[in-house]
Amino acid sequence: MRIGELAARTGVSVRALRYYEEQRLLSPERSPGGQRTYPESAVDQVLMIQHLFTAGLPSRSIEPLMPYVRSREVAPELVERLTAERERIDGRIGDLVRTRDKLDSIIAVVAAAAHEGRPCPRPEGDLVAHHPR
Amino acid sequence: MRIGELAARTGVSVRALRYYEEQRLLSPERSPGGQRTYPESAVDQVLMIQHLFTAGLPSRSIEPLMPYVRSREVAPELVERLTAERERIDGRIGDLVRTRDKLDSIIAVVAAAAHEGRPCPRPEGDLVAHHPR
DNA sequence: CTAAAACCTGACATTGACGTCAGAGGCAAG
DNA sequence: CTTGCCTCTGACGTCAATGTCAGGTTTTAG
Repeated sequence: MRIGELAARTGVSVRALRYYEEQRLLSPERSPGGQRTYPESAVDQVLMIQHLFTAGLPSRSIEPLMPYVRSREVAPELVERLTAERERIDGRIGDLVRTRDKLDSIIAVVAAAAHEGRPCPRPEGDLVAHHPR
Repeated sequence: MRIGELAARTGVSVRALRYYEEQRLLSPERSPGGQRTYPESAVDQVLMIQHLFTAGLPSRSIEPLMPYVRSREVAPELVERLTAERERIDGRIGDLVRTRDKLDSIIAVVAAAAHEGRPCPRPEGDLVAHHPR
């Protein structure tokens, strides 16, 4: 299929698809006229790429993971790299959960104040970040 | 305290602190000579800001939340805004968890292949994103 | 065959959270 | 008063993942 169809089927812009190629995340064939030609499998690959992007991985991190998605070679360090990325994501999840919980306590205090009288109690330290460093 | 000390105590660069002021996340006083002077409480505020940044909130979203941290006024829509941000974060956590789990299945398959023989089975579709749209 | 639609390359624009540099001024110690 | 460090403003640079535009080619529909 050509680039427009792939874009339509993945919800990703044409520009983005060309960018993915530039970053060597995709390697489409070319028609005699020079137009990109993608196989069916490209749809899933693009969705996978989007998935990893939303996880905060930069294309540099995704690129070395693509050979596995495409062929079936097992590069030596592949498991390590995958695991490293997994840990990174895990860490970010932890950060987000902590931040969400912190927001929850703030919401509780503010909501209570708004519900009753106007004045809102001073933040009690706990509401403020304690970076474990 | 002056900007250098605040930077040292928070681990944030001087440039970043000036940027925060530009975004109206901080409003330090000025010494007669024009230098920024921060109260003790700025340390916690900066840590809070960092916390929200790492949660993926842009400064535009953080700015309307700062009045609560500083004074104790309860703006009318504050609870709504806080809740909206909470939901955003919650969504991102969901994304990350799904991505992590997907990575986990990939790791399992690759690790098994690497452990035994070389060739790695073809990805079984499940390993690739199925966007619920 | 022709016009429209889709595609091509190349390049500059954008957004956010800063980095970095230039040139000038403030401030404590000796 | 001078040295040296910290700070100031202003402005341009960076990085990532695109958006957008220009000018030209390929493919498709009629």
